[in-house]
Amino acid sequence: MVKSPAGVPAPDDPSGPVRLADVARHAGVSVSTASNALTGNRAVSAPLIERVLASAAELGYRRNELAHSLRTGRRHAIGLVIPDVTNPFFAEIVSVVEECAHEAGLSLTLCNTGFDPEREAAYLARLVTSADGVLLFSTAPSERTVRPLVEMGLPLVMCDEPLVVAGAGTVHSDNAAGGRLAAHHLVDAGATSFGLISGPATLPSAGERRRGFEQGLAERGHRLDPDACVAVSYSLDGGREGIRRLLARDCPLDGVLASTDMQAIGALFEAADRGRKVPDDLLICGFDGIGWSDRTRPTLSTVQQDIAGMARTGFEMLASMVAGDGQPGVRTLPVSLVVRESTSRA
Amino acid sequence: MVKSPAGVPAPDDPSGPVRLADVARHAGVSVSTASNALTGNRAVSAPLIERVLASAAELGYRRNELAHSLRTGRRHAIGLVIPDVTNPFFAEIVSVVEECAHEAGLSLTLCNTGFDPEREAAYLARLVTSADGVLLFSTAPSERTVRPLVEMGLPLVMCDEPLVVAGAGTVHSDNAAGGRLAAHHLVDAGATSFGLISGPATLPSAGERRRGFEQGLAERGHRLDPDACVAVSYSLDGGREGIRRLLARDCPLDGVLASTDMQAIGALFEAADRGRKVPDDLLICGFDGIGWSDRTRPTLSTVQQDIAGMARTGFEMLASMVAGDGQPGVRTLPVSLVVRESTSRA
DNA sequence: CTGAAAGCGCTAACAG
DNA sequence: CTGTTAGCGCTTTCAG
Repeated sequence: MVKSPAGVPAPDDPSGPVRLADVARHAGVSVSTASNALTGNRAVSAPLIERVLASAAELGYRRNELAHSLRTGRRHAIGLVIPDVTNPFFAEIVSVVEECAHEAGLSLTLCNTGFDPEREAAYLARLVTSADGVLLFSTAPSERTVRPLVEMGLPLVMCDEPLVVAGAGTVHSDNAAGGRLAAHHLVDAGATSFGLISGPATLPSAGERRRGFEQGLAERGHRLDPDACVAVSYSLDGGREGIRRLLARDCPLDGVLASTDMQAIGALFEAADRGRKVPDDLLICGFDGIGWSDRTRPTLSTVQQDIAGMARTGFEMLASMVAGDGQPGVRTLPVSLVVRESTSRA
Repeated sequence: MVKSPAGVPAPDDPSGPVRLADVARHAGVSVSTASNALTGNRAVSAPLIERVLASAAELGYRRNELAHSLRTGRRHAIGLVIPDVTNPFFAEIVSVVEECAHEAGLSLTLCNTGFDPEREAAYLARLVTSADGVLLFSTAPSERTVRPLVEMGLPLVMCDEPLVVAGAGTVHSDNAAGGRLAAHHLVDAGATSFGLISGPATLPSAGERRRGFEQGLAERGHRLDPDACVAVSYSLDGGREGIRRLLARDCPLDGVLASTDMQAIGALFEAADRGRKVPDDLLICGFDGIGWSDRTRPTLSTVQQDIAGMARTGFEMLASMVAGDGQPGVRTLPVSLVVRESTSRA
C-alpha cells in the first residue's frame, strides 16, 4: 500500500510508521536499550540516552500504543459510559473527565447508551478488554449487571447513582439532602400545594430525591399527595409531560420540584405554554445546577450538585483502583440550593 | 493479583481472562481453527464451529481487542477531535458520530482540545498510532498541521471548516450561502444598520460567513461598515462581548448576525441586560441551528446547518477512507434559514 | 550498564 | 478442511 514515489527521499516511508527497531538501528544500540532509554524504565548511560532521543526525534518515532499495551497490560484508556452527551449535565461530566484523563496521559473512550440498558451492557462487555477502568453513569443501575464486571477484574466506579457494589467505587450526590433543601425552600417561598416531577423507577437517585422531598415537606407540616408525584424521563420532554400530568389532576398546585434541571426547563416551557406564570402562579425548582439553569427566562432555582467534583472524584477513585491502591469506597457529595427567579416572587 | 479462594470452582479465574487458547483446548481443536470458527475468516466445518462457539460461550471468552488490533492493524477505534463538548453544537456532533461508530462496531476516542492548538496537535499525534482514522473539528485548521498526519497514512476528515488538504476529506456547510441568507432576511425583516459578530480570524468558516453576509447586504443595497464587524470567540461570552462592542460604537444598529448560535444567545442576553428589546429595537440572527436556539426567549432565528448530516457524512467519508475506497472528496452541505422570534416584529 | 531472546494474545501464511 | 508456525511492536527477564 505504502508507495514512495521514486526520487523522493521519504525519511520514514519504507515500512510505514517508524518502529522502535528503526530508532535502535539508527542510534546504533539494541532495541532493549532504546526502549529503556525512552521509557526510563531502567538505567541507561547519559550519552546513549542522548543518541536514542536524538534518533527518535529525527525519525519522528511514536511508540505504538497497541504493542505497548499488549505487552504491559495497561490500556492507557478509560471508558466513560453515559446515557446522553446532548444533555448538558453529561456534557459537563464528559468535559471534566476528559480533562482528568488527558492530564493522566489516558485517552477517553466515550460510550453513549441512549438510555438503552442492553447497549450499556454491550459497551461494558467491550470495555473489559479495551479499557483500564470504567466510569459508569448507568441508565439502569443494578448489582446484577455490575458485579460480573467487577469480578472479571474491571476497575469500575458507579457514578451519580447511589448503588454500592462490593469491589466497585461509588460517588453520588446527597440526593435526599437536596430533596429536603428544595422542600424547605418551596415552603418558605410561599408554596402550599406541591408536586414532584420524578424520574424512572429504576433509578435509586430518583427515589432518594423523592424521599428527601417528602421528608422536607413533612418537617414543615406539609405532605406530598402520592398522585402529585409523576415519574417521567430525566429529559426536557419528560419535564413537559410531568407538569402536564400534574396540572391535569385539577388539584391546586403552586410548588414543583423537578428531579433534574432539564425536566425543570421543560416544565418551565410547558407551564408558559399553558398560561401559568412562573414564579407568580407557580414555583418551579430544578435539580443539578447545569449551566443552562442560569440561561432560561425566568432563571431557574435549583439544587446545585458538584458536577465537576463528581467527575473528578470518580476519576480519582478509578485511577487509584487501577493503580491497585486499596479498596474503593463510597463518596457522597454535598449539594446546595441556588435561588433564582423561578422561585422568587416580587 | 488474581487469587481464587480455594474450594471455589472459578471457571476462568486461573490466569485472569480467558484466552483463545483456552477455548481451543476446551473445544479440542487448534487455536487457528478456533480463531477461524469465531471470526468466520476461513471455512470451518459446521460441527466444529458449534463446539467452538459453545466452549467460548461457556468459558465467557471475549477476544482481546489489543492483540487482535496489533495483529491485523485495525484499531477498531476512531478519534473525534473537538474544541468543547460543552457547546451544544459539538455535543450534537459527538452524539451522532458515536452512534455511527457504534453501528460500525468501532469505539470512539473523544478528544476535547479546549480551543488549544497545541493540545489539538498532541491529540492528533497520539491518534496516529491508536485510531483507524480521525474526524477533526479543528480550532486552528491549517495545511501545515494536517498534512504530516495524512502523509503518515492517517485517514482524516476535516470537518466544519472548509480547508482542503490533499489526501484528506473535507465536509463543511455552505457558509457563504448562510451569510447571504441571513443578510437578505435581516433586510427583509426591516433592519437598516447592520453588525456582524464574527469569529476568530484563524477560522476559514468565519471568513466565509462574513463574505456571504457582506455580499448578501450588497445585493440588497446595503453595506457592512468594517468596524461593524467584531471578531470574538465562538461562545456565549464571545457573543456578549461582541454585542457590547457593537453597541459601544455609538452608531445605529438594528440588525445583527452572529456567526454562531452560542454567540447569538450571548448577544440576546447582553442586549436584554442593556435594555435593548429584541426583536423590537434590534434583530438578532444566529448560525448553527442547535437545539437550544429554540429554547431561548425570544426564540432565535438562525441559519440552520445540517449538524447530523455533517457528522454522518464525515463518518462515512472516514469509513471509506479506512476501507481504502478511492480518494476522499469535499462535501459542501446546504444550509437553510429558520425564522423565529428574534427577527420577527409584530 | 548493555544485548539477545522470550513472549503479551491474536491472525495469516504455510503445510498437511 | 485442520494444525503448526511465524510474527504484529513492544517490554522485560536473563545472561554477559
